[in-house]
Amino acid sequence: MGRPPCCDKIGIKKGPWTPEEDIILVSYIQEHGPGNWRSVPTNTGLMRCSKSCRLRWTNYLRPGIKRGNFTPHEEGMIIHLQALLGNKWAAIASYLPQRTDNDIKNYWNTHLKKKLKKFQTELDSHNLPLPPPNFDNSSTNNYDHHQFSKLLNSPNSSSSSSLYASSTENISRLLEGWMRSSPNPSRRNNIDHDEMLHEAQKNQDQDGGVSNHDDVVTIPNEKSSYNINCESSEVVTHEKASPPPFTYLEKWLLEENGGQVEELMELPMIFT
DNA sequence: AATTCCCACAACCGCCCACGA
DNA sequence: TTCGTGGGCGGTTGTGGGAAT
Repeated sequence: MGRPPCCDKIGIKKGPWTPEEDIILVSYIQEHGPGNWRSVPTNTGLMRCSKSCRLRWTNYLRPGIKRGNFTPHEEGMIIHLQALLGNKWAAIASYLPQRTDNDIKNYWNTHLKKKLKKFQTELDSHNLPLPPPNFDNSSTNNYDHHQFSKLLNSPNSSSSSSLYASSTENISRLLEGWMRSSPNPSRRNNIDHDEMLHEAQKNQDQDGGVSNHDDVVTIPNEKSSYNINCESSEVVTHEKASPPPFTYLEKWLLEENGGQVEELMELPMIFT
């Protein structure tokens, strides 16, 4: 009855993975594809729990993972999505396919949380409200964009640059060719974006958040994009034949930064 | 130069849900 | 229908490296 245990605890190795273990794992997945993690330790001889193998693959060895500094754009996305969705790191990561949920979670906990706290203090001292996560032009009449931008541009950015040059990246690079022919490696979970956003919107309304009466939230997906009418809760799905319209977040970020895409890329860290 | 402190991040832990026997 | 497992996810911890003293 049932299945045998995923892994017995005796003899299971813990701690950092060695390059040798990485190579064994990658070679195995290259041959058999990701999945059926229970069989991985058995078939590879790795003294690791199946969960550990899966985690190692999804967080570090999987090709297409971008490492190192988060761009201001990514930062903005994370901050906004966190405000919208809460600590749903997997959901947030689905909007940043090159980043893992673990990466985003760590970045949030080590950088953004502090920045937000510091920034809130700054705002308090200037008697400025935090911009609502889903604000638009019509809802921010009392919001001083100019003063806010000045705060954002304070030149004491302390964002750390973590250079990742371990063997795992090299292994991932080796696999890139293979993954190009594989179906959708970066999307490891099926996030129901429209349901998620509906829920988030509902929660914000309940919390007395700013509503977007005329707003249509555009949620990008792999093959289609969703337009969500926040007022009617109507969801319209579009096939992605042409480049998608600006997402709500992009719109928000562009508005915040004077609508200049180029400037966006050179944006100072939002919360310093 | 040695020691302590702090920070960033990789990895583990525990819970939950879906699914199969 | 029940129970056990696999896999997913969020929270937390351990550890190594750099900064500060």
